[in-house]
Amino acid sequence: MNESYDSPLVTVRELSEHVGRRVTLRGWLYNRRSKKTIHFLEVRDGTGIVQAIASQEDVDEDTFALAGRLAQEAAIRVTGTVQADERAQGGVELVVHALELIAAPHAEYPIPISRDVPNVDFLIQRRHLWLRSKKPWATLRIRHETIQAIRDFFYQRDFVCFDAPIFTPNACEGTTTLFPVPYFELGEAYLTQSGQLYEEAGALAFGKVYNFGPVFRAEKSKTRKHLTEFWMIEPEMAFAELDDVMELAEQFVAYVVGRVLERCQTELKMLGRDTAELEGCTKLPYPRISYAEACRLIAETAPRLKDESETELRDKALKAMRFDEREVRKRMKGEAPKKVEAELAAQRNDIFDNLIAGAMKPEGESAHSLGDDFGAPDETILSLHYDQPVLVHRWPEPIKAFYMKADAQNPGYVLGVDMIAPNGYGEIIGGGQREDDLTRLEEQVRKHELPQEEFEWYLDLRRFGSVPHGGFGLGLERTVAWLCGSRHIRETIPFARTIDRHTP
RNA sequence: UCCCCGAUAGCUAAAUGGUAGAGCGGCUGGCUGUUAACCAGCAGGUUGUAGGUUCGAGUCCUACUCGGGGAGCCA
Repeated sequence: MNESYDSPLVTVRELSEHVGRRVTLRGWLYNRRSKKTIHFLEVRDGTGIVQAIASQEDVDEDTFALAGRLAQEAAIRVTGTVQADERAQGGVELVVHALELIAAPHAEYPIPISRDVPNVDFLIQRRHLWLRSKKPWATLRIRHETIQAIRDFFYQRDFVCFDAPIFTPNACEGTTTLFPVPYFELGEAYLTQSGQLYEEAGALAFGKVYNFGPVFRAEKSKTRKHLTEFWMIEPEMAFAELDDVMELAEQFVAYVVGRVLERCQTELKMLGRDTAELEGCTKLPYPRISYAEACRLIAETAPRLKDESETELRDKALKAMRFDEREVRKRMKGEAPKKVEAELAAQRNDIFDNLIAGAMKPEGESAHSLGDDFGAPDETILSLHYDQPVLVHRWPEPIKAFYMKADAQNPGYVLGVDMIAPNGYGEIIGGGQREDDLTRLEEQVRKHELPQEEFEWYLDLRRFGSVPHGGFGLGLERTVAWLCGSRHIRETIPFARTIDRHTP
């Protein structure tokens, strides 16, 4: 009966190496199309999907009947001959000889096969099953390749993997909201929001280190760019200045993009990602602009969004803001075309108005002027000028973290750098050169009203062989979202944790 | 915390204040290569909840619940 055990076990991914041979696959039924004398079974096994053909001519009566009543997501074992066929997606299909049911579904499978289901809430509640669908499969495969590329990049460059603790006694930067957890007799500990301070200790011990770990932010942000739990990669180098940090950052991102392009063509295609744009991001250098220049550029660009002749700029802005014309058309169905067009124009103008209202204004014109931090609109407007990630460097001291190195050339500014991804995906990197002068760092700790005794170990790094050093943190999920062209960051992590959902 | 939008069958969705109709999925049958297969039939609805306006409410009004994405903050 069990002739399946006679043939080698292979995966869908390996099938093209076995043309003409008899093999066994284990997987799940993704879809079935049945005719009177032939059943077409789409079988997925985690590595891919292949069409298996159960023809009345090739199998016994019981097997044929079984093939005809298999339900979606039935776990099965299929034995058959691999056959090259132009009609098949992926170039090969499997002519079934034997079929075994491992587990039949207990109920109707709740996830629709259809390619795009707009109701994200329904799917995210069933994330444990949705993971089996094509889009999550492609996205999470790209996440996997991204992670491997990151590890390889740092390994090749002799960075030591140096993991920071998850439980920390206080805020690394003293600004954002933290998740408190009870910690035995010591009172409260917090889930880390960054491993950076620890990486600095590592850099002075090992030269070049990186942290790859989860971080936690208890911010009440509810947008497509935010998670409460996400993964951050934080390299740190001794004997490095701002320019070294920027160089590492762009080489790093270009390498990761290149690896995904090299190894994930299938996945990118499934997601419909425009790879030409990514190809351009493998070329260095990336544009660099100082904060002060960026402010002027933003202030100069924002009003142009009101100008209808600026079609290219306006189209890019709408794309970055994920403006979906179809949604409006759907909602307005049945209305007079003129009315629909008017509504579309109004919605577009709303987007432009919001961008302009949130953008930097020329100095003196409003509260928004040189010296403010970038808001989301500023990042979006700036990114309209580039097809590559852009590095923004030298930020005003008051809006950046206490450990940023003062810029000797520009009083009031610090040597920080952010990298902003194209297409409205926002900031994917934040970092810079660290303050290595003990006296100024002590001042900063006081100025930010941080408990100095908690930071004594950190200040020790400046007391014993302090050198120029720096690094950055890259948000993994935002990077993957950009690479995949995802609508929402929660698609880029297996089980997203957001402000109002921590299940499944 | 604030602003905007939404909720109709398991899913996707139609219905201009007047009989809640369809596609997918499910079930039954048909079909000689389908590929989001196709064809015929069957089952499946207190239109998110609670009030109100009206001869009459899925549709209009109020409140609430849940969800979406934007601001602030941030990767």
